[in-house]
Amino acid sequence: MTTIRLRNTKTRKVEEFVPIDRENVRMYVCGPTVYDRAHLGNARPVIVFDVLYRLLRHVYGAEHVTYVRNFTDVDDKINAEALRRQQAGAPGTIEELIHQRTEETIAWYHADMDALGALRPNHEPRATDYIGQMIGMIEGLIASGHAYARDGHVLFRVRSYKGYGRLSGRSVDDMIAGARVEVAPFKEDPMDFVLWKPSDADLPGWDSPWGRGRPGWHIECSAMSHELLGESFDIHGGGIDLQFPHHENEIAQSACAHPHGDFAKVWMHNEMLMVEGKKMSKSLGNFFTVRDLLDGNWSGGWKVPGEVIRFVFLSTHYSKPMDWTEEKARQAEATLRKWRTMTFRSKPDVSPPIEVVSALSDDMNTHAALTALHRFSRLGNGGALLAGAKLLGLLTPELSDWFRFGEKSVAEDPRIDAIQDIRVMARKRGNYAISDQMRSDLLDAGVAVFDYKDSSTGYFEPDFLARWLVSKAWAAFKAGDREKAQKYVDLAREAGVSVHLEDDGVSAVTGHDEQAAFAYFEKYISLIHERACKILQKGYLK
RNA sequence: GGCGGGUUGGCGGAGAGGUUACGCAGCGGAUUGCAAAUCCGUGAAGACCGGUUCGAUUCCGGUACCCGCCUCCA
Repeated sequence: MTTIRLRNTKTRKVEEFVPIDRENVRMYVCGPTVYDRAHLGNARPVIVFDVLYRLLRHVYGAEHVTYVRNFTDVDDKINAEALRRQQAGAPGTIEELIHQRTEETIAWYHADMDALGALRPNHEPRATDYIGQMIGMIEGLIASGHAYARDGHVLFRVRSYKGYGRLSGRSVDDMIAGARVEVAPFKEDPMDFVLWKPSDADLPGWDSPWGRGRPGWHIECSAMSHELLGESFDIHGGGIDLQFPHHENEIAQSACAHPHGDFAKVWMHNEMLMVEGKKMSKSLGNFFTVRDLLDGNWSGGWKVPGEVIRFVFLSTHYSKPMDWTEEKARQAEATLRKWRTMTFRSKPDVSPPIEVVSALSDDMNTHAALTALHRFSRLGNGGALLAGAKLLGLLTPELSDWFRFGEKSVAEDPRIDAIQDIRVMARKRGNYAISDQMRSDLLDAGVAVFDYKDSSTGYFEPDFLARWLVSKAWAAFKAGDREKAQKYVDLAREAGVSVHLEDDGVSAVTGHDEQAAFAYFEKYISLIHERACKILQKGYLK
């Protein structure tokens, strides 16, 4: 049996993972607050814990793993959005508008995360469906002296739990010292945090022993994990930014409400995502959602396949900050294209290769797993490559949409064949100048040309066209031929690629308009075809 | 101020106290009339200063710089 080792934030050590019950391995991951599209940073824990989920399923059996990821659907940002809609004239009560908003956001989330190849968890509880459990838990905390009610609020008495701060390595006194903690008249201690707060008429609320109100942020995860996974479960995951205060507060609540349970045995935190070396933020203009990337609605302009996003994420260990760059995405795409091409007719091995399983078992070393896949690729072992990739959620049929091979989007055009026939004739007779000129024209038209000893093949592919023209422009620029570089830039623009020639080179070129590419191809292929036929008719081939 | 992460070759990015990371790019070669593609091979590193050691990029201490959290945040 494979031994999985995981870094536990609680102990700061990599430990052997021993499930509480190997018949039912339980994992809880903090999910999104559903007020808007998921941004790229939201995708990191989804992908990281999806790989862990797949690994656990592989080791313990798919039916022996329970994965819970919540939706936070009660939150001030949701309320604000619903209120904004109401004020903009949308019909319905505020509750209905909130419901509408969360419903559509959850649907987006599912669509976007599906596109990244993430499996759906076994349970995706919504906070609003567990209000009763939260109230029950809060009542218990009051009864045992760990919480108190004041002015319609209920607060957790942080000083009553001596383990507070252990997860994040802080002491309560240090935190108060230099910290910006919200001081409120109803707090006994500035560190105390809200379990329940009152709602006025234009906010969603539920009846409770403390009046109409809504839960604080942290209590939902404690209530839902307890309900679905029990007092003790195996793994609790989330972003490192949740370590404090969210997870610290969760532990305090759960430990005090269920003193006989261990709550989560292993805490795992993924590091943050950066964009081109900086934190993603709206003010820096480097903020984008997963959907923006998928749809090409970002600075790169390229429709990034979900599989490419996934690959980029897996190439950095989850415990390190990960920098999203277009360069990485391009490399990932090239690698995936190569792997998909070489495994086009392969069948995956029955079980994943040991190299990949042991890499993942070593604290989820996804990068090492990818290195193993590179090796299988080099060795030409398509079966192992596919089976290993599957464990990472890569090279799966679900994520294959972007990859076109053979008949699907590659244009096989009778004119290409005709030109190639003439070229082969020319080559046989030693008319290399003619043959090579035609080849160069074909390449410029977006036809990938492959010459063999006595034959030649070629096909039109929009993506090839874009890459070819841009690489020609770069080559000319590097050779100091600005005029030629400009010519290729102009051609690329005509072919639907957004590209500019700047002082420091050819600007980032990515997405392209396929319709423009086909129109471009149509225009040039007919010219080349005409010219080729003329050469043949006039007997220039000797 | 407190807590945490990081600094590796042109770029990305791992592991290991002494032996090739790997990928991309580069270079060389095979193949080809020439390209492309493919295959084979290959140079190049460990922020800085000390210490431990026969030997450290890998362990320990310090310095510098970068980043995150401490307020909603994955």
